[in-house]
Amino acid sequence: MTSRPPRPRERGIPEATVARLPVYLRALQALQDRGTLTVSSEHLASIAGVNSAKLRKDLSHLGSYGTRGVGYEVEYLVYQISRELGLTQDWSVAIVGIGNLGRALANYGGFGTRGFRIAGLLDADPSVVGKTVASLDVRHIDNLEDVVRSKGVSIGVIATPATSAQGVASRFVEAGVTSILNFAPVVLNVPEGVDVRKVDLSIELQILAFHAQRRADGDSGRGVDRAGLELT
Amino acid sequence: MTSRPPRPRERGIPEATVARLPVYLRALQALQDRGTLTVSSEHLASIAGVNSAKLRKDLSHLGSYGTRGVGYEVEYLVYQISRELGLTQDWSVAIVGIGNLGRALANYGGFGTRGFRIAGLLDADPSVVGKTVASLDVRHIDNLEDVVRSKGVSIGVIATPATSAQGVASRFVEAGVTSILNFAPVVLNVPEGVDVRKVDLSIELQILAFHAQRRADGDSGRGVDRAGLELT
DNA sequence: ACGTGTGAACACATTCACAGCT
DNA sequence: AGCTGTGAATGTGTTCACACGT
Repeated sequence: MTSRPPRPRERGIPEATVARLPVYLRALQALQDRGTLTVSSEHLASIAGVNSAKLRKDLSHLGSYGTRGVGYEVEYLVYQISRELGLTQDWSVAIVGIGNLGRALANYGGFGTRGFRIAGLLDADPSVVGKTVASLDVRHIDNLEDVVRSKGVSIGVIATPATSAQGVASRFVEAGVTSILNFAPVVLNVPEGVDVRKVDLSIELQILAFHAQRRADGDSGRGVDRAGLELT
Repeated sequence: MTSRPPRPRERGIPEATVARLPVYLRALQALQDRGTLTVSSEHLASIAGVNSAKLRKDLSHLGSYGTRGVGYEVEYLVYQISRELGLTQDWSVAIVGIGNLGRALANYGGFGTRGFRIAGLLDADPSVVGKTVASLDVRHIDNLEDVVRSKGVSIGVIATPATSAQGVASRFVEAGVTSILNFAPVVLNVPEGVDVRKVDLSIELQILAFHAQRRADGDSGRGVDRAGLELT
């Protein structure tokens, strides 16, 4: 708590590590809520669902924030990971497509952990425009550029049908948004320098189906009576 | 169209490849809808947003389904990938948690591409139970085991709040479900042999924020006036 | 001539195992 | 004694570049 080795890590955290930092952060916040002050890599790893060597290697990319023989100070590590992920500043998010999914996203309490603020909700459907969702009123898609510029939107969320997604993405990019989260089942075409992440229900189901089929292949005929292996 | 080398690939398709097969499949179906009969790796790759070497390597894991000097027959490849992913059979899906997200999932037209059938919707909230969503009536969570067994559910989708997710997962597992798609922001604990995939909004946003911050670090001070690089 | 299929080179990620600090 | 931090070993994924079949 008093000794803080100022360690400005050397740029370049592996992608795989970045993808796990939010998981560690959530686990640490749960520990913090329970009043835990320090945690070992072994313990934190088990909460986060990874093995401890991986956890230590991941954290080592941020700097040397643990104490040998002791573990990591929870509060300090929460702060370091938050800072690394850019959560110490606020990010404005605009959501386009206020169907069931858009509403679900808008109502997603606390919007993850702090750090994200919903700056606007947009839709093309006149019967949705004007409605209030999550105490914001839904504006017409024509206002996309206005909203992006006036509210300083840096992350665009696309929750439209597949057919509209590319158009929305292009408008986001044109308006200066360089981070896009796409829920529509299409591959988006964006210029170099724009970061797109996708979330795709049907892809996830298909991957599950693939593995389920594999498991069934090995089995007797069908059935899958139970699995529940216990040991190890 | 006449010559079909019966090639029963040798088990063990890399995970990274499996995760891309659904993307190829969707691209191929789009081509099929437009009446395209054959496609080169170069063309298909550009639609799918990957490079052609990767595409060819991926497809080579399924067998030798292309023709040198020509390309791939669209219809045949659609069939082979579908079969590999297990989409030639139907999978029953149960969705637990019929809030905005659950409704969005239930209404997700065609449920991806064919191959998935919604067998049941479940919720704990008495004010939701009994309602009709996507022409199915929502049943009380107490019926989970009944639904799983009577409808032969093999994929469980969890769209509940974080606090209920582990309980639902355990009940799914106990009832014999070995594939779970989890939308709740928690790490699920399941026995060996159960396949869990997670979809997590706040993790995705945090990853985007990390990269956005990186980009901003290099820039002048803040602003991010525009990005839109054009060349290459 | 053309585009697939693939070995070989490279890049990235995970795991092991232990030296070194507390 | 205990637990981090990390080189070295291993495993997985991507890209290159070209031989080979059509």
